[in-house]
Amino acid sequence: MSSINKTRYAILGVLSISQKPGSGYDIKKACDRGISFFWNENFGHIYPVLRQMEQDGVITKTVEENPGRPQRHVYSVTAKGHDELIAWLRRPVEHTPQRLELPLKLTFAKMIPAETTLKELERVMAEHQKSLAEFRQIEEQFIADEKNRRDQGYPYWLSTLQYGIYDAEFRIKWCQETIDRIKAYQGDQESTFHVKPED
Amino acid sequence: MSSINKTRYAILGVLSISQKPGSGYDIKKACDRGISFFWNENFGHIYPVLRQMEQDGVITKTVEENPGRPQRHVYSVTAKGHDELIAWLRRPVEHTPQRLELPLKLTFAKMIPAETTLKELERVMAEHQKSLAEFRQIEEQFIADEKNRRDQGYPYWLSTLQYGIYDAEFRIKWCQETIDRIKAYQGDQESTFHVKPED
DNA sequence: GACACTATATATCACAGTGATATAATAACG
DNA sequence: CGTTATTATATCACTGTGATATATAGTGTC
Repeated sequence: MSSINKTRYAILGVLSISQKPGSGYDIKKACDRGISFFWNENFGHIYPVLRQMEQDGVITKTVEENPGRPQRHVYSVTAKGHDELIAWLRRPVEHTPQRLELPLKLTFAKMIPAETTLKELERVMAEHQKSLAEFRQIEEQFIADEKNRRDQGYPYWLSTLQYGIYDAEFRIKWCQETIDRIKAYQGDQESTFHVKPED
Repeated sequence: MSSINKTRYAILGVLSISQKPGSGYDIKKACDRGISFFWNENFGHIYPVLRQMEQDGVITKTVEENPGRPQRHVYSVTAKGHDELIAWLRRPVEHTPQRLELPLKLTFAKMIPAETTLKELERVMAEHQKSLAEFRQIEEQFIADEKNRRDQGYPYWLSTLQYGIYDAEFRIKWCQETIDRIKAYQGDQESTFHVKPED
């Protein structure tokens, strides 16, 4: 096996927590709006997995007519599906191999001018700063809503938001320190090779 | 297209930076030993990609006999391959979709007992503490070696190590705060529903 | 009004990447 | 003396990504 199918559990979770049946399209929307900063799904996987899940009896399908639009294939979680979700939630998280392109590029960065790398780090840092501002705003709105504060999921959801915030913060700090380190090293190299005429 | 083939550039980078030809096995070893905390490769992808790269003329193959063992297919980077690597290094990093299982589970965690989630968070935190200790030791050894300090890659490599350290640190902090938040919320709930007999 | 873009909705395809397994010899460990 | 690790390539089933196809309705804008 390559690894277990996580899309399956994401679908079961999204359908369960919304407490109502939904289509593949609905599931994608829910992921994009609610959890996209740490979890992403796409149609290319959702649709085939939904078909497999129906075959396995973890969800059931009903078809809704949708005048002038494609039919809606609306899925509900079965008792078997609920059990499968709970069993997955109780299992330890699996280790997933990382592939971070920026550190990989830094590993080979001495092959290109430092200026190119510095510009890229500035760009990435600005992106993280933008996300950080968004996360903080989302968190503020989330805390302000009493409906959220009364939900049993409140401390868990707050932590997922906090994860995004800490992640962005550490990356910003790292980008800045990396920029400073590269510049400092450039300075060092210069002073080694070009001895300035001193007065 | 799904996304560009990163394995291709990892291979070009590893072969280029070692300044000598290498086999698929050598490339895997180099990845595992040097960059595995932010980049992972596996044979299932390396071997077919090497074949494709040879066809594209970015690497060339020579076969070494290896008595009592399979032949070694040893690859060297061509001028075309070098150009391709430099061109990739100069391009901005691509956004890659995240899939973090722990925050996903927290999103649905109200469906299982808090105790289960707390234990899992303790386990994950301990893992990160272990990695952090390792990263710090690797960094120390790296800085201590004068050969590293003299290399043009020094500031870049130091930053990749620092990335691992900051990443582990923020996750540990986040785990602890999440544990505390869940416990605090449990306390709140109890005091709401079970009014203790007061003296 | 023409044109572009967004939303609704499902489906498929090529490709990227993972992890298990097959094969097969040597070397080291206890 | 058996087990495990190392060297070395290769393949397979599967997971997951992003582009594209198809088709209609609404919304904004020049």
